[in-house]
Amino acid sequence: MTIVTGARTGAEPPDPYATEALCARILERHRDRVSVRKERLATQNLARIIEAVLVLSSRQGFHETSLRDLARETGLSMGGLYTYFDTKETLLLMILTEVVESVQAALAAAPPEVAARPRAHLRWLIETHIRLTEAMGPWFVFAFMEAKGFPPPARRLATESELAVEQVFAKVLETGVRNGDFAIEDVSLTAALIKPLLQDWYVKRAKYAKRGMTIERYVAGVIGLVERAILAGSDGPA
Amino acid sequence: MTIVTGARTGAEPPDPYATEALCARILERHRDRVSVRKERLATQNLARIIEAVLVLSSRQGFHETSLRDLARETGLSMGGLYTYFDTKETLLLMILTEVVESVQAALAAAPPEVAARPRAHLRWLIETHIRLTEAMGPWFVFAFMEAKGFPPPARRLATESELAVEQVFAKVLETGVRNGDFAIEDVSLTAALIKPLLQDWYVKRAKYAKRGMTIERYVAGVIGLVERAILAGSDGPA
DNA sequence: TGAAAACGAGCGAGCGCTCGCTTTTTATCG
DNA sequence: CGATAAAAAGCGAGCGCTCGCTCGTTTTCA
Repeated sequence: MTIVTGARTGAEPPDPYATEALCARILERHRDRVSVRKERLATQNLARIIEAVLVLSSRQGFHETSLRDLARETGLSMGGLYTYFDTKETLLLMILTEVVESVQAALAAAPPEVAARPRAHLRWLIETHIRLTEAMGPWFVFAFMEAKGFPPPARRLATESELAVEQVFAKVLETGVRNGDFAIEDVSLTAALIKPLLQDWYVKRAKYAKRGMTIERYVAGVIGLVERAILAGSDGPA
Repeated sequence: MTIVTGARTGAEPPDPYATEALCARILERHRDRVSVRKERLATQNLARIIEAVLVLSSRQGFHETSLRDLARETGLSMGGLYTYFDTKETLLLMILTEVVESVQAALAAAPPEVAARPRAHLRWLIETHIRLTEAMGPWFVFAFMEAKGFPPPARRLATESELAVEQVFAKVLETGVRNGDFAIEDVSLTAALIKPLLQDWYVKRAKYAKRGMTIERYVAGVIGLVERAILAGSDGPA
């Protein structure tokens, strides 16, 4: 069994959620904190660093991961690390910001023909969100698990992002209620309750893996549950 | 406005979820780790310590809460603290174990006439779980937020408890499917998805408080959503 | 007055971060 | 071209500090 990483063979489509692609965006966003000038080198090493942070943090938590651990895992030295960020906290913000931006961008990209019909739009949002968190699994786990104990600016960022996602769902539910697709008593609460259903897939990933649950069945399960709960014409609220 | 805490006036029913009552059980369970012999004193001081841990941890995380912080908050000295536990990790296990035992005990206490009917039983489980987490709010938040970065034994305890709760729900769903109350395609997945709905109430407590959401409406919202999704005879799965 | 409880300075270890130095890469020119 | 110097990148011992925890001493109280 051979695992090929990083080697591009010909005209293969570049995965926009590969660590390097994500790190290229991070680098762009935090150019002033990274003192390494060569773009390609900086991207590659940043990818090594962040991959290591995600691995070590999932094992023992971010605060319990020391920069010496990180140096050992990446093969860089203490000083070497500090040419890619100016503070341990910056490292945390790099990851968190990328997660927030990615989810925002992904959920806003619904095709017009989907966005036109609330029921299709809702299905699309649920599937897109779950598949995004699947593609960026460790990133979302990191953002979720380390959210507490964040410094206040990072915490605010996380809270605002959470709220923004909820608003996206609330808006679609609202539209669906107005055009008669959905029958919902409390739109705000329903939107709030959809979020933890989406999060459970990556938060409890190990559990689902052990049961042989696939992402397709999970997506179908969540969509099914939500739709039975809100589709108009089936039963209506008591 | 006067807030009375701890003062017992006459024949008032002792709250089984008051910090002191919980700490009395903790003390019993960890008698060998606490070197203070006087029962009443030990319970009171343990309550002060654990209350402080919950406050400080919710603000900055458990690992970032130093024993010096804890000493300042409780008014005890470093050495004084160590007569109530032998290790910082023990302190964590004390809290976690009490949470696990409480939820187990609470969910097993359904009255026979409720347990006999799946639909009533499911409602009762949802309401009981949410109300328990409300009564022991900071305890559950602590267990949930600090679960990562737990030492392996604590982590296993948390995982097993999570699974046990899910099994309780799965069993009721199963019974309901057999007697025709419920129509569910994937019982295991449905049971898994109910849990995050229950947790959201204490995990995102601040959000719900800001919106003026009450526990009654939250309980009703979750029960409503779950029932519309699984009650037989309304629509049936596609 | 003696046992129980509380105290708090001090220990070694490990933390995030720095900075003077070495190695590698790149640009320049005889 | 190969030699070479300037610039970029990488290195790691060491700084000041805080951590969890200990233990000889003092205080409290039955």
